Amino acid sequence: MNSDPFAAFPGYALRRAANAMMGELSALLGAGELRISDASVLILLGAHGSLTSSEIGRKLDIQRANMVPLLQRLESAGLIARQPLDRKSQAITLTPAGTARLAWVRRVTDDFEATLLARIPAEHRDHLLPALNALWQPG
Amino acid sequence: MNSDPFAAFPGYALRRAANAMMGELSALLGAGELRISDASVLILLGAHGSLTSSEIGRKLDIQRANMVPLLQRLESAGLIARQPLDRKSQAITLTPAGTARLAWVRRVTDDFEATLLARIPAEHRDHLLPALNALWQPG
DNA sequence: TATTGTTATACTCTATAACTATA
DNA sequence: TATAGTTATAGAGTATAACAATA
Repeated sequence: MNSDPFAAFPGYALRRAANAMMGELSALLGAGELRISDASVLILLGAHGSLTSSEIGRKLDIQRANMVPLLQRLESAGLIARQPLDRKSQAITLTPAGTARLAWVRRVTDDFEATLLARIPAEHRDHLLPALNALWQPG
Repeated sequence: MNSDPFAAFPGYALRRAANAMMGELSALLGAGELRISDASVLILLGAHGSLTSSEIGRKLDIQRANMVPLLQRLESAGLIARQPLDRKSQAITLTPAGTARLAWVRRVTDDFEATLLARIPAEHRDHLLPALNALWQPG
């Protein structure tokens, strides 16, 4: 009759922490009419300048098919533009409005990142990122 | 043109690590015809003996309405039983089959937990759980 | 009045299969 | 042959509103 059978299970804590974090971040980004995946795409485009839909999907682990409504949303909002690379692929880039929104996203996410880390006791803080990365990154 | 703009963002690593973990655990539990939330309910009932649907929902952060199909699934599988506490509430308990399935769940999750921890470099390993708990637990 | 269990509903995220057009 | 972009669809998780019955 243990009162918390999940206390020592890192998988459960990982799920709860991720859900809590995503809920908070969704609410913050919602003020800019963006979802978390939208913001991820803006950040990625800001870092790479120009990418195709398939390239974005591979980097963010989003299926090709699921990129379609995501990019339509960003395009309808005027945040990205598409230009043909050949008759098959398109280069996706940030518009000026997209660049401005990305600056806002960076302010929000940098602040949120600091908030998250501040919640962690100092002696554990620097271990979180390398521990998490070991759980999902290739190699 | 940084090639990985998410490298230092714990929120992103948290999401990716949680998704990877849930995908693996879902596959493992799927061999026993269980979802992650199903297994969580079995573990909780194993620890508390008897709980109402609302109590389970509060402990696992699942809405009352979403408990309905979850418990129907477990009941149809013969893993739980309901007995009236009064004319409003029901006590939910594990059946013998549910207790047996819970033993299997514990073997799977204990092994998976060890697998997860083994992936983390030793110097970071013991910091993951307290760091994650600080991110979502009240207080 | 507050709570329990329930129904109905909707939105998001994710996954797969299939199609065309092109590399 | 493999890949890019797309359409359609389905499963799963999650959220809210509303209801009847009971504490």
